[in-house]
Amino acid sequence: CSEHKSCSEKKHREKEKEKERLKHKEKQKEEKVDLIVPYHRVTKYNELNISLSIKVEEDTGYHHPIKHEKALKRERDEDDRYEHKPKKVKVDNEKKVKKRKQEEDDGGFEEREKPKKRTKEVKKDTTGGKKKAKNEPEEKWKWWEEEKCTDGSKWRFLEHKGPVFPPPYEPLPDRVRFHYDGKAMKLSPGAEEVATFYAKMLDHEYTTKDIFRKNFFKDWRKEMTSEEKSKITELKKCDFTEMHEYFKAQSEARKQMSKEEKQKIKEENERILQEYGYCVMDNHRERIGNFRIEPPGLFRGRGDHPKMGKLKRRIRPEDIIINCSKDSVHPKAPPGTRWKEVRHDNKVTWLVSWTEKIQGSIKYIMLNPSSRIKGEKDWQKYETARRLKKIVERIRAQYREDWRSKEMRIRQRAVALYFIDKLALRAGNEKDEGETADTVGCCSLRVEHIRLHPQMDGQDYVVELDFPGKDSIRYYNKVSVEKRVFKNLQLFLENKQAKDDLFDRLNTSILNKHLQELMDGLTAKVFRTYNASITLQQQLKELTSSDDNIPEKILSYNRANRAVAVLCNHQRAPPKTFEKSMHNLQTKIDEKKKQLSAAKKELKAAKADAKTLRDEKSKRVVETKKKAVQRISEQLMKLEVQATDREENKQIALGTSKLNYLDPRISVAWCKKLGVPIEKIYNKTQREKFAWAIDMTDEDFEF
DNA sequence: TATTTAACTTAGGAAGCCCTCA
DNA sequence: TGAGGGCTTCCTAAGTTAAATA
Repeated sequence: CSEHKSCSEKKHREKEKEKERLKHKEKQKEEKVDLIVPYHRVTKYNELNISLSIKVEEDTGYHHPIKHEKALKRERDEDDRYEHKPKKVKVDNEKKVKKRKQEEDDGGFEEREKPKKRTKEVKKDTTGGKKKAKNEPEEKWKWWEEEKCTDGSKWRFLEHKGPVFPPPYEPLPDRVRFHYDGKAMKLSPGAEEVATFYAKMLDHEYTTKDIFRKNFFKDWRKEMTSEEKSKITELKKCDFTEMHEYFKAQSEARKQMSKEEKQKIKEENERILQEYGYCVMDNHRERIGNFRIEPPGLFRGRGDHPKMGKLKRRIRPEDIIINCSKDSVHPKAPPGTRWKEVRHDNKVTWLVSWTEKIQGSIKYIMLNPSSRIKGEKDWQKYETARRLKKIVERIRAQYREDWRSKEMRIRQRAVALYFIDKLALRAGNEKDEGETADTVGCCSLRVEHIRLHPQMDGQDYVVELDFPGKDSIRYYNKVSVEKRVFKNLQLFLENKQAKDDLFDRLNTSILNKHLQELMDGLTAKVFRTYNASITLQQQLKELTSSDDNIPEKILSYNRANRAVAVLCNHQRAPPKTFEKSMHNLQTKIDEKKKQLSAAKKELKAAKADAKTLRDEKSKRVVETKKKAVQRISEQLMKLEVQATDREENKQIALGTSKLNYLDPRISVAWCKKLGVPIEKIYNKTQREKFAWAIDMTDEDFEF
């Protein structure tokens, strides 16, 4: 149809324009401008004896989703275009699935699964990995234009080379000695290896922590010979400094290597990447995310983790489960070893798994975020969040209604959901006490994490939340809530001790079951995705104008991104070099100021000369000096913005929300609409991860 | 129904690469 | 050219959720 035609023409023009832009952009210097949003200052919970007194200075306005009403604009018909509903070719009924399973078990898969040739297919590399030149982009597979399998299987063919193991332990040279109680002592290889793990961490704060030291020493002793065990009885008498120095020198030497040596290592790494870093999944060569087995070392739990310092043992082939197609060339175990198991389960996405012995959890090797299998899931996640958008007002109406329920469990569920929606809290599963750090989320909040203030700072019904969240990152927020929520919270707190659960009639399983009834696929975390994405979209609309220049537009983008990071409480520890780099920047600013005043003086003098001499030459000098003043002023302004910006971003991490919570199509549409090159927003890796969004999104996309 | 396990996503720290500037 | 520092990538811990099991 003509409409369709004009649509595709538009798309084509847009693509041409984009190509043009891209040519120029590669060389353009990326100008990074962030913005300053006030945020609640938060630190790691375990560092915060004093920080309880650090209060929010200002209401950021971002601790609740901003103006949802505005976002609830009429749905656009063409939205369907973006929906994650790939044409359903085969809707398998149960019988078919069973039959297929049977076929697979019988090896019946083989015939069907011989890789077929396709135009865009990236063929398996059989040449040992020599690839095209870096700059020559391969034709990328547009999996998002293909039909999705709907029978629950994740792949039909999977072949890979298995994991890469860390190199075996290399004993220390004899000159590097361990001292016990002032005396040099040669350790047995097993005990020595574990000692090196500790020695390498000597500069780290971990080694000052009692739990870490205690756990390490206990596990280390298990590796000692009986003779060593009887001699080495106290950690404080152990002196690892020689070993520590040795490793420092080694890493220094690595830095000092010649260009050629470094190049050689790089090439070797590239070879390993080409050999082990890719798999073939359903006719396509896909990048693996983490193909290396975790090396042995000491467990570094976050926060006050009761198991920090315990020994993470070396993983052997006998611990490894391989997952691949029956009809693929199976990965070979290293000579003289065998895998624990080789299985062919196409209902899961992992290639390799093993059980780690500290927490007893399973670790996996899976594909890279740019892969089809991850991308499809990501896309689907944002589609679920968009479905939530359509009914979120109804859900809000219902939980508000439920605040008045006769049943306590319903009230608790409704207040918890309100928190999850308004404050973007995580679900908050129960955790094993003593096995993990004491952290909480919404459903696991305790009395001690919340304080109620009928009045505070001129606001009514203020709830003060202060708890250690995921990764023991402190969540601190004061938020004014509705009266009914406040009254309910008072009720929930009645007759409870500090350590009691706030929501004693609720857990994540109950909450998610309820959510599932409200919308297919709805869980607590969907609210985080939804609120993050809708906040970005609204902020972008509010902050950007097409009249802005590119740096201004990028500034606005970063502002919007920061609003989301604040909402989601994405923090980082201030960089170690932060003070220093701020100091350096300040020095630069001071110098620039001096430069500016000197330039101004020169301009003044030149003007005076021009006045007396009244000739062309001195007039030209005035012009030059004027330009110099202007240039230096601009440079100074830039530096000052950079300084404020860096200060404000000290504790905020923008990456996590960008990578995991913000529908990339919002950003792509924004870039296209405002003529901002996508490279300003996403780096190469991010562009690879979001290739689907970059390819399919028009400027008029609405989340 | 409660608990455990498996699978997968989300997360911040650190290493190391690479760009900038003197 | 080399130091400094910012940015990217890697690493792996710590969450969520659904399915399996008791």
